[in-house]
Amino acid sequence: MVDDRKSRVLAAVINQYLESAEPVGSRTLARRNGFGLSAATLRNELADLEEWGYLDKPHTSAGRVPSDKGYRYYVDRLLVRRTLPAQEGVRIRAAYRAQVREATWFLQQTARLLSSLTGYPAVVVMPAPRMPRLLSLQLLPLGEGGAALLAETDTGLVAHRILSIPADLAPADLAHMTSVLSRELAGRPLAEVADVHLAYLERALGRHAALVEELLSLLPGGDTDREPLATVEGFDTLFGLPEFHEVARIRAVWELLTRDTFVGRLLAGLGDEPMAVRIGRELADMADHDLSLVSATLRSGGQVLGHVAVVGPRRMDYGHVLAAVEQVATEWNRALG
Amino acid sequence: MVDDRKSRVLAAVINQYLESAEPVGSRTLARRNGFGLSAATLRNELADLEEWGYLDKPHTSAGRVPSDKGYRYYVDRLLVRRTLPAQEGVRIRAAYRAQVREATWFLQQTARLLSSLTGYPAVVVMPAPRMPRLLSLQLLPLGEGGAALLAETDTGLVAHRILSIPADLAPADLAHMTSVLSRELAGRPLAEVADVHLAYLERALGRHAALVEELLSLLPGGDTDREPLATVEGFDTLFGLPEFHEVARIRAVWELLTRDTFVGRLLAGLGDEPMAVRIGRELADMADHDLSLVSATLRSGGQVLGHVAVVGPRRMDYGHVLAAVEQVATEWNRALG
DNA sequence: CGTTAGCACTCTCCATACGAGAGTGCTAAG
DNA sequence: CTTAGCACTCTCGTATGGAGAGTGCTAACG
Repeated sequence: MVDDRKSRVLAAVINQYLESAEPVGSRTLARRNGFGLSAATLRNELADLEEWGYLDKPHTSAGRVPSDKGYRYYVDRLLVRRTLPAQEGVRIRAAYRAQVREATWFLQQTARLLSSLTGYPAVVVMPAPRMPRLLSLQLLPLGEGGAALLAETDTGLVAHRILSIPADLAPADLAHMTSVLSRELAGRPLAEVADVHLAYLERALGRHAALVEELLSLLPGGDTDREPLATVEGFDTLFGLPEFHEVARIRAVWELLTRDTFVGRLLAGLGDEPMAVRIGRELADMADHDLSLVSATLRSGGQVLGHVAVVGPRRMDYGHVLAAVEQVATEWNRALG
Repeated sequence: MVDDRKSRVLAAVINQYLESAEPVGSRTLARRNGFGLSAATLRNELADLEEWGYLDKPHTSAGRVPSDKGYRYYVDRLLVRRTLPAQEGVRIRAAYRAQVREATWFLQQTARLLSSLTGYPAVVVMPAPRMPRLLSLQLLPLGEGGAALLAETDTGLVAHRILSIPADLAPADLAHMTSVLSRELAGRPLAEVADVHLAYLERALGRHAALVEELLSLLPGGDTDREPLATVEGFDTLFGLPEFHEVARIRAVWELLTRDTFVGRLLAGLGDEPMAVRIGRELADMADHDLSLVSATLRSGGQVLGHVAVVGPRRMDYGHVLAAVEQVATEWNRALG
């Protein structure tokens, strides 16, 4: 069994590996981390930890490297949950003091903040197996031939679209459309809006019915909506990391993070745990990429809205990343709660 | 002097290099491009072209590679201006048939389109030494504690911001603010809006004056505005190119493209030429990066709004890229004209 | 006189070899 | 159980030696 001393050895190996990014040998381990144990004794301990699957050896005569299982044990049982440095807490709170409530802006700022706190790429996703409900919907006239479509949802965020409309559509027509659409659609999940049977609307709106159909397809989740509520920021942080010294690896991660389906799977895989850590092959999509993911769930009321996550190499400072992700999610939930 | 035959040789070298990305030798050149000349004769021609600076030699016994000057000559005098494949023209026109007139969305779609047409990263910038004028400004109430700020400019695009406001601010107050702000600010260049002396506004708006100041800072170009009108899309196209097989080069380009100041300089360097090509060291910022840039100017009326550009390795298919950039700029200008 | 064939020379690239360095596993002594 | 010592293994950097491709030059040719 993993006794106390072996735990300390494992922790020491991981900590050193987090810093150096290079296989940890018994000699240097003994020197830097004077357990009062010699290198030879540590060799025995390391051999045991390897046999049990907590450590790997890149090749026969290299040092040891943590395995998925090793990191998992470390995260679950050895990690001392530090609290975030005061200064970083202040940054997070300051970020959510802003008054802007635009969906895309909000996601982007959050991802940017988290990436800059952790030094890894950050992802914020708000997709929708269970879509937010539409609270209100407004169609507002702008100058010559323009209109704004504003959709307020129960997520606390507002989606919007600005478009041009036929010149012969008077402000009064817009107002009429707004009231019909509001009456008909308010309270429905956004995902259903596209499927609403439009027969009634078509009769009520006469020759502008076609326009309505186009409008609805512009709402988030609609057919024409090209801007899924998912943001990745801080991709460039990867450039500096030794595990991404080959273009092929960087490219693979880029493709992973920008692939549409990744977002959906991410959500499915994470469920509604408040905080989740996925290491290496634990997350199917990331197998072979040597990536880890630390995420938190965004909620409003009882409902899961999405996730905020940090994606990085398996060799990441889980303590700090966990604290940062948790704190950001907490502030988000508070700001929109 | 560069006679007709030397021109043909230069063109052949460049064309072959565009395909192979590898130094072109006299032997293969003679084989593929039967000028009716032997390799030995071509060697003489190549030696002349090199001496005059149109070609470079990576090392003594490699083939020849076009220099900046060589590409320049090719672009200015040898390039046959092909017209864009019909299919691509259709894609471009289709893209601008959409009715959306949101500034950020518009820029993003344009960059994405251009990148996918050319296979290189595309940049769209609409910064502002000479900022667009504010046509109208509206402050609209949303459900509970929310408001939308819409600013329509004479660029044909609409900038917007959604934010939360104090609960005690009634719709009537918003309407009042809208009318005061509109009267005061309409017709002014956006860049000046932040500097407008607010004394009058403060008196007119009483206790909500502070809010106004915050609002104005959210307008594009304002202090708090974090979303400069500049978009880069298609960065991942670089991953496949042989000139970017080292992470360091990719990183350098990433930093160039995302650096704030790049956008401003880009504009300054391009002036108002309808179309511009900058090769390698011709553009100071891109020295040492072996990059080229093909750009077109976006205008509305007589005014320069910004630029749309493709950034890629010097070894790019200038003919096709030029055609694509030109066509996209033309359609943009038509769509918003 | 321009063009071409031939040839010696140069430079890169790749595969191989080899020693240095770091680490391991095992054995035997404390 | 812990530790020192030792033989062994594997990587990595450097050196070495063709093979391949291309050049420049010279001399012959139409």
